[in-house]
Amino acid sequence: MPEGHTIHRLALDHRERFAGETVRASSPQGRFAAGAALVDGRVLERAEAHGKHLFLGFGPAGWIHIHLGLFGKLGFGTAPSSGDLRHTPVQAGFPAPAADTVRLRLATGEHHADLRGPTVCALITDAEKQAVHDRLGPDPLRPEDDGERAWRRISRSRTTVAALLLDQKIVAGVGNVYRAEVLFRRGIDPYLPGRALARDDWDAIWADLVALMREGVRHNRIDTVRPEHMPEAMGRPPRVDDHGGEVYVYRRAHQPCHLCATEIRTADLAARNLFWCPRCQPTNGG
DNA sequence: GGGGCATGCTAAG
DNA sequence: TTAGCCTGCCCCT
Repeated sequence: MPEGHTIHRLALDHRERFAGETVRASSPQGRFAAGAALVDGRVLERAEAHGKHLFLGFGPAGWIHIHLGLFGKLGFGTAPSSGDLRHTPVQAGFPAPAADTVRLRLATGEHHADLRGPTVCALITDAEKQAVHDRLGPDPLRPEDDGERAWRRISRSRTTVAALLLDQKIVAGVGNVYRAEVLFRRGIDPYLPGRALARDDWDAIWADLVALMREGVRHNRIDTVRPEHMPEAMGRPPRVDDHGGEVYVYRRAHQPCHLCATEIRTADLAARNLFWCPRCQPTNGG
């Protein structure tokens, strides 16, 4: 689930439910018990996102820093918190589901949020939070950020543009789906070295990321297919293997390109699966 | 019940 | 470049 749009959405979701509220904090799993105790009973003042990092501010007590990694999830509920029984199967004979995987639970009388499987869940200081910001590149979802700093690094780099887009020091918040999709939408060969990328193409990529990721926050889903290429518009069946919205190439290896019917290709790039259309994203003098 | 896989990242080598 | 980590889900037996 988690690319940058997910985290920004989660920051919004926390603000809606908890901002200005006194919250109870606990760690049913136990691994964040000490940290939870330090913010328990305090007011959640801020909820911020930068790239894939989420920060929950508790004033003088500091910030809870959360990174979901590949598997982490944050789920919200409205029932009064009396253990995580929401998903308990009705059938007898099944053990209660893994309440003990909840690393952090925040709760008011009305709402609760359960965090499972994060890579990072730690109580940090203002200075430590600033250090996280300092090692992240500009984020297309932060209004004050722009692509200039990223361009300076990309335009000097021999690394492929596909790898650069996933480097959080260069651009913060882009993940494997947006990477593949934005390169397709701009017709750019993923193996093009950063320093061979045209300035205009970078500007277009950045603008596209801003627009796509904003839509991602709004719908809590990654949609990258232009209206004229949607299934209904083209008379193609909607995506079935659905992890989200409609996409052009992500996880479509060996299937025909929506635009030119060429077989979508896949390859390993820096331990992640890359997808692209060799015809729509040609290698050329660029 | 087990294996593989996933929208991520880091430390070690 | 690789192993390791965190969890859930889907497929297979």
